[in-house]
Amino acid sequence: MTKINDDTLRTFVGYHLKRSFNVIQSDLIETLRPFDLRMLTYSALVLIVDNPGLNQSRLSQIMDIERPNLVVIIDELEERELITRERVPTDRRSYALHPTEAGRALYRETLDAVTQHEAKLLSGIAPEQLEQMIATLKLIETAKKGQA
Amino acid sequence: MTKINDDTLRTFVGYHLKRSFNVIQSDLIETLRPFDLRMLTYSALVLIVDNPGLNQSRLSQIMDIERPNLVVIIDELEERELITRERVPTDRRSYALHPTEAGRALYRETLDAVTQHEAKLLSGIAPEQLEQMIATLKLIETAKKGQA
DNA sequence: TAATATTGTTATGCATAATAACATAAATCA
DNA sequence: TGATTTATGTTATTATGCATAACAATATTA
Repeated sequence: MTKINDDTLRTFVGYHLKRSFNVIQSDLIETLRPFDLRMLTYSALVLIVDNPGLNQSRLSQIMDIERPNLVVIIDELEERELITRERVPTDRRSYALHPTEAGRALYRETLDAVTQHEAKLLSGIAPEQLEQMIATLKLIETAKKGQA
Repeated sequence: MTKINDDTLRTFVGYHLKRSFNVIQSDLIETLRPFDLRMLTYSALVLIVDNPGLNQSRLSQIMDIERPNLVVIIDELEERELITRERVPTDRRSYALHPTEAGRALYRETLDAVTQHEAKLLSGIAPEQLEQMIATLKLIETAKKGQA
């Protein structure tokens, strides 16, 4: 039962990020399970409700995934009749994505659940401390571009 | 070219964590590519060098992965002669994992490379700010246990 | 008009992660 | 002690996330 030494890995910011993200991710997966949504289908649904009419190309960009990987996600949401694909008259290559009424209803339900679960998970941490962390995370998010 | 609204997702700490982790992860993958190491094989190598003699069960625990998933990682490190599996006389079920000299050499090389790459990526952020973030990340890491 | 770029798609592969089932060995308990 | 339970490492299988190549249809541009 000797304690394992991970001091070396602890010198990396990425290690801390990964370990803490795993905790939140596990919680989120459990939260979404009753709604039969995965992280990516959930993210896609939220973004489509909040940005009705956007196309898959734009959506893959904001979601930071490759277009091919988005296809199956959209397929699934469409098959469950949570969203629709509509041909755009001005550019017949692309589809405009719109939520259905069922999609908007599921959005509201899940948003409540996810918000409450995360709030509960993080209830032991001061809001200001979380805000400060988010500010730093945003810097990291844009570090690649900002860097030499 | 209308800007996409992700304000809803931005209300979640997990969303920020994921996006910033993606940036660090991409950088790490590129850093490790010349050494023909993946994130998990790298983490395992570091932990074995720092904790020589530990077994796979303990290693899978600290790495937060299931034992079956660790087997292939250890297989790969052993096949590349970076570590050895040695039967433990006092418990013949388990293997004691030890780094080889080649393993320790690769450890030193990669540690340098990874450290420098991360430092460069995060060079625009104040060290105290990163330290503060890490403190918060540690709280999140243990939130599951700490929570009601 | 001809060459080039974009959008969505299919096919494919790699990496990460979870579960069930099992052989071997150790620990427990009754 | 013998029977039951537990722990370790393994195989097989599956789901998920993420990347690239190649393509048809359509738009853009040179």
